[in-house]
Amino acid sequence: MIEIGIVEDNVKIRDLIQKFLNMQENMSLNLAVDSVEEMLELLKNGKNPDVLLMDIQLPGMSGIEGIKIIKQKYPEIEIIMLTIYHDSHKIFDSLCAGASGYLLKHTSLPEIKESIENLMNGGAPMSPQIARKVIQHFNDPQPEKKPESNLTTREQDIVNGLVDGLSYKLIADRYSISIDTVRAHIRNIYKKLHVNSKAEVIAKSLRGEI
Amino acid sequence: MIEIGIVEDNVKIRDLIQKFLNMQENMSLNLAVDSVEEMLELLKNGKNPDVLLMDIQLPGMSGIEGIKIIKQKYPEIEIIMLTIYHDSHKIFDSLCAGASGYLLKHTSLPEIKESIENLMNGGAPMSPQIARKVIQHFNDPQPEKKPESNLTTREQDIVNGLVDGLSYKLIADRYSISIDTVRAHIRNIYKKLHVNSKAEVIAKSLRGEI
DNA sequence: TCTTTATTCGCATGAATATGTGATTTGTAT
DNA sequence: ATACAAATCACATATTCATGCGAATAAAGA
Repeated sequence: MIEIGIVEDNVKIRDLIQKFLNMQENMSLNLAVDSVEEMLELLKNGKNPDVLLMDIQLPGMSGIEGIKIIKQKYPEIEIIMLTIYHDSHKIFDSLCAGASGYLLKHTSLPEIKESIENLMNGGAPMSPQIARKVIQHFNDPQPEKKPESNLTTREQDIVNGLVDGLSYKLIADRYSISIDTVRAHIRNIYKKLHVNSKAEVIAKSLRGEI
Repeated sequence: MIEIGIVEDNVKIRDLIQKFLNMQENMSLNLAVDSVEEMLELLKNGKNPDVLLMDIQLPGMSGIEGIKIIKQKYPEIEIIMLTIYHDSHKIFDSLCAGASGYLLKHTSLPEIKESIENLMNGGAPMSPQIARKVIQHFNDPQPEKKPESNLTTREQDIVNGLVDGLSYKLIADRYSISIDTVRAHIRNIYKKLHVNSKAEVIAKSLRGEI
C-alpha cells in the first residue's frame, strides 16, 4: 500500500484527487492539507507518507520552500509537484529543491495514479512539456568554449576511445581498423596536442581542452 | 504521416521496430540503416525524416557523435536515443549533443510508438530510469557522487600525480618514494576503484567519481 | 596536374605499465 | 598484546604504449 499525502489549497481539486486515489486498491491518501505548515505538523506527529503531491502556490510557505524543508527532515519522502506553472524557473527550482517529479495540473487522474506508481518503481514522472523543458536545458549550453581542436573526425574517435579507457587493441576493434592504424592516429594526436601520453590526452579531453 | 528513420546495427531489433511502426497508420519507417555514415548519406540524398531512432554503440561513428553532426546539418530532425546504456555520462552526452529523448532498449514497441507521438506533440520521451537520472542531476549535483572514496591520503596523492600526466617514475620523485611503492599504491587504487589502467583512474577522477 | 591531408597498414624497439608474490615498519584500534 | 590498515620497498614478467621509419590510397585543393 502506497501512503500518499497532498498539499493543495484548492479544496475541489484536492478532494477529487483524494477520492480517486483512495479508490485505488494499492493506494491510500489520508493526509490532505492546504499548506506546507500543516503537512510539517502531521509529519512531526509521526505520519509517514511515501509520496507527497505538492502545489507551488500555497498559503504561507511556497511549495518550493516546502520541498527543501521536507526533504531535509524526511529525505525518504518522494515529492511530486502538481501545479499549473510551467516556466523553467519554477521547474528547475523545484527539481533542485529535491522534487522527484513534476506534473501539470491538467494531468488526468489515471495519469497521476500512473505517475505515483512510476515514481515508486524508480522513475521520475514528468508531463511531456516539462520533460521537454528539462531536456532543452541540456541541449543549448555549449557555445562558450571551442578550443579549435584541429583534430580530424577519426582522431576524435580515437580520443573518445582513450577517454573510455580502452586499450589500442580495443579501439582498433571498436572502429574495425588495425592496431597500427590506431598507433598512427595517436602519434598524430600527440603531435597536434603537444603531449606524449594517453594520460594527458584523456585529461585534456575531460577538461574540455579539446 | 510521421516519417521515421532508424540507425541500429542489430538487424533483428531494427527489423522488428521497422515492421511494427510501419503497421501504424500514421507512421512510416523507410530509412533503416546500421550506421550514422549511411544515414548521413541518405539525408544528403534528400531523405527527410521527422524522427530518428538512434543506437549509441554502432559500427564506425558512435551515435552520440552522430547526433551532433545530424543536428548541426538538419536541426529540424528530432532524435530519440534507443540504447542499452543507462550511465549518466552517455545520457547527458546524448542530451547535450541534441537528442530529444532517451529510451532504453527494453522499451516495448507500443511504448516506442507512444514516445514518437509524444515527441511530435512537443514532449520529450524518456524511460523512467532515465528521467530519474536526469532529475537527480538537478536534485543534488554534488552529494550524489560521493561513492565513499576509500582512498587513503597517499593513494589520493598518487591519483593526483596520474591526473597530472606523470609517469610512475615522476610520481616517485615528486613524493620521494621508490617506484615500486608507487606501483604498490596503484595496485591498491585499481582494486578499490575496480579498474585496471591509468586511463580509467584519470577519467574517473576528472569526472569527480573519486 | 601536382600537393596536401586524412586514413589506412606494417615492422621494430625501448620505455612504461599491469600484476603477482613477497616483506618491513609504524601507527591505531581492539 | 595483537591485530590491522597504511605506507614503504624489492623482484619478476607479460602486456601495452610511445615512437621512429616507411608506405599506399582516396579525397580535396591549388
